[in-house]
Amino acid sequence: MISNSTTAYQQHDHHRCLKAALAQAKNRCSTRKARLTPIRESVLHLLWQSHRPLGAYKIIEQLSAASGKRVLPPTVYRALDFLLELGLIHRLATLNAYIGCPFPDSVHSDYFLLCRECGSVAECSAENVNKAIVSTAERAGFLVESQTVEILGLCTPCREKNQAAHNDVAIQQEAGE
Amino acid sequence: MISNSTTAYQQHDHHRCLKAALAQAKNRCSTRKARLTPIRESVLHLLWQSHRPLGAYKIIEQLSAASGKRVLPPTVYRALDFLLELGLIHRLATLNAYIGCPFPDSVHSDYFLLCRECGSVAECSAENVNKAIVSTAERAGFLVESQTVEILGLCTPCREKNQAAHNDVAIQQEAGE
DNA sequence: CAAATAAGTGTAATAATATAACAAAAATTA
DNA sequence: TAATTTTTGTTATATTATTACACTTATTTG
Repeated sequence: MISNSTTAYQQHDHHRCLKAALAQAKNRCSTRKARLTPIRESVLHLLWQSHRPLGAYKIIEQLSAASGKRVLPPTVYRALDFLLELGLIHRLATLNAYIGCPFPDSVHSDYFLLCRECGSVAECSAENVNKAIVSTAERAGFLVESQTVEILGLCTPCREKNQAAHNDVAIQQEAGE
Repeated sequence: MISNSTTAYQQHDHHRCLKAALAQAKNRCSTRKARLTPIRESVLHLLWQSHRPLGAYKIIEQLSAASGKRVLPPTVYRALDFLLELGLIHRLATLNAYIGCPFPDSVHSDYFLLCRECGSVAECSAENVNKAIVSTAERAGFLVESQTVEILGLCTPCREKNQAAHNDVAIQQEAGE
């Protein structure tokens, strides 16, 4: 299992994530003879601000603000298409939002863990999930070509916070008795 | 494993699917004290025309055509929300489209097999897939609450057709030699 | 190097999907 | 029957994404 769930949900040196992502992107672009133009790099950079996915129009807003001039939808969508094609980012269908891929270099059919509390998203790739999906599909006579797996739930820190809040309520109730 | 993959992709007495779906819907509504109004029933009926999902605006079109007067978006979206809430239909995030649920009565976290050739969608529920997802998520410290699993690929009939077409080309090439 | 070609960007317009807000009608409950 | 709740009608608008075409910049080719 590959996963960035520890870094995605917890305090960490995010600057390293960003740096690694940009380095991998440059690498990938040079081997593929693709051009990581300023616009494309900016979009990737914005997506790596955090581990929370960003909608296209948020990117447009932020890019407009940063550059001082109005950036229009096609500009951003083109950059997104480019980055998607190269596997440097992913689109989350359930959110209509985009997120940087933490391990573009390893071939993976991945799935996403979306925390409904903090909004952060981790990406995982687990053989057993893929196998389960492919083999079950096979039993239905279905040939799998690609998959979209998005899991909604709670990450560890958020679950612990919720638990703490719940305990506080219990203590208050006890005190009130 | 529960699945409607055989009926969904193959010739079958579809009238039975429709009848069953409507009966289950009425049942469910009466036990939940919810009202299956004409509009809601029409929408469900339209979604059960086939095993291909329908976009909201297709529904609007068809409903307008059938009723002779313009049906507006909120009307349809409200009906869809109602049916979704009751678990009688599902929304496919990757397609922005809706499809009738073939087994609303069995509790299930399901996944969908979308044939990219014929457009038909089967719904499955397989314990091993759920287990793989939940257990892998757990290893990442993640508590699963709900999941969206949409598999794109080829159903058996379409795969066979493709194969046949491929063979034809091979035969032609042989003949040309 | 210059011309030709390809790749990328700017811009306006619009498509496709979905929701908010409020009024009117119908059904249900008291 | 009156009061309340639920459903529907209607207008307007939000959100996400694409098309089409002009223009610029980079790359390739002669």
